[in-house]
Amino acid sequence: MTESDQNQKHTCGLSHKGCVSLVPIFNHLDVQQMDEIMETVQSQSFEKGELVYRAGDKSDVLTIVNKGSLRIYRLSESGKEQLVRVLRPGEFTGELALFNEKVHENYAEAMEPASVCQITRSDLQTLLVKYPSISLKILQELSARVDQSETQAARFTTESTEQRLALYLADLLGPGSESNIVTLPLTKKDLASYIGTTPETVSRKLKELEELNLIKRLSSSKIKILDEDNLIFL
Amino acid sequence: MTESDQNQKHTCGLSHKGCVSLVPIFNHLDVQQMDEIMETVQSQSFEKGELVYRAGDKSDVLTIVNKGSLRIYRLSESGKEQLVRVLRPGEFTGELALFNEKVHENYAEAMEPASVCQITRSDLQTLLVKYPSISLKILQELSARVDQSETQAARFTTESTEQRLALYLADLLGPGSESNIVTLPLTKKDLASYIGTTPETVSRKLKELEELNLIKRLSSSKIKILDEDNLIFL
DNA sequence: AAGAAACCTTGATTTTGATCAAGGTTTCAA
DNA sequence: TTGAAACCTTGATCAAAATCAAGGTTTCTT
Repeated sequence: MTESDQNQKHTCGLSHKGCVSLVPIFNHLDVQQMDEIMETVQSQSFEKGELVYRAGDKSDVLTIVNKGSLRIYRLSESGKEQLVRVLRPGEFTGELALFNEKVHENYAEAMEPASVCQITRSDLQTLLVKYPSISLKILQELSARVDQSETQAARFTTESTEQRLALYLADLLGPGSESNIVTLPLTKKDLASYIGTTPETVSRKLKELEELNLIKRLSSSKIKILDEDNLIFL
Repeated sequence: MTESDQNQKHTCGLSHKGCVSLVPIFNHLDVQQMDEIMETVQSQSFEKGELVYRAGDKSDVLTIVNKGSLRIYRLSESGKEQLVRVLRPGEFTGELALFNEKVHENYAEAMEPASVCQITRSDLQTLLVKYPSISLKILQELSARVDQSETQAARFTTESTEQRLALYLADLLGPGSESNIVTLPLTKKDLASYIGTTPETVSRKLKELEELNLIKRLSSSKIKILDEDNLIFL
């Protein structure tokens, strides 16, 4: 959690457009409509380690990642950090605060220099009424997220650490797997947090998977999947 | 998983109305609008143990609980059962399949005699366009669910089993706690599954909490919370 | 009301993965 | 470019909770 903590608001006029035309929730609209939305969108940049928001902030904006990526994490009741997900360009956050008038439960931190677009609650609500198809897109996104989060939760309780790690690698590979080489998008520490274990255990389990000839570590962040079927099965 | 497996479709005309006027996603509309929705809604009843749907079913209906309750669970990659949540009257399920043209990932089983209302994808989409406020309600519900699921997932990785049990009891009590007696809505087996442990451990941990004078077991399903603050803290 | 089935509890044992510790490596900033 | 900080790996130990086992209880069915 390196953070220099002052949210520098660089309102850089140019990237609004990219933002709107980039994201799935808007880019199905026609050009004029996107232009209209551009008007209401605020852009903001963050350095690596800066917080976009923190738990307890009350929020009335939807934040859409334009460039870079955000680490969404929470601190548990007992103070430990848990990586919830990583947001990449086109993905958004802030929906809870936005639709429920609540405060953020999560922290959002730039993992690298990042720019985001923000749209206020009232502007968004106007848009949702005017263009109901936006609602459908957001519903699609949120329902997918519910599913993803429930899948993850189910794995915590039903799979061993080794299986969770293996499934994570398999997920990275994805269904449209040309090459069978995956690049870890997280540090081992964050990966450990995401799959609910410690860095030490990740290190050991990767070694085990390698000894079982299921994977081959190419570099610190590149892993070749040798046997996807048995990796999933374990 | 006791299941007699034939979904008996009792289309019982009377309860449609209750269903529509009961649920948060519709009951903010005015009477005529609810009447219109009633037209499109199908009612269906299930005996205890019957499945409303199963993983792999492709779904094009949103299912809203009218009476009784549904156990939503999934089978993990390795075949173990995980209780995801319990749906009570007014709550709905099926959103993933509905908005994403995917198959169900979960099983939905009646925990007791239950009746549900179902609305098809196309009817719902018509309604969403006609009455955008319904979208807002569903967005509200889904975003709350994302949050809930992420909270639950974070607890699995950051809290001990004892803490998760304690937090579960505290959640049951809720903020508007008149009495400090909670009634477990689940069997110990399902409770164990929900909080990610075994029935044996639930049994032992409840005993421990009692020995710490944090709770008092009144009957098999009634528990008096003696010290909520320390229960949450642990 | 009897029997079966599922559920719950308690005990003994085992396993998994966390924690503690220390050395090695990469990354970053001055 | 050199030091500091963060990160990663491996080893040794320990603790939490799963598993195995068996008896007791409740619940459902007939």
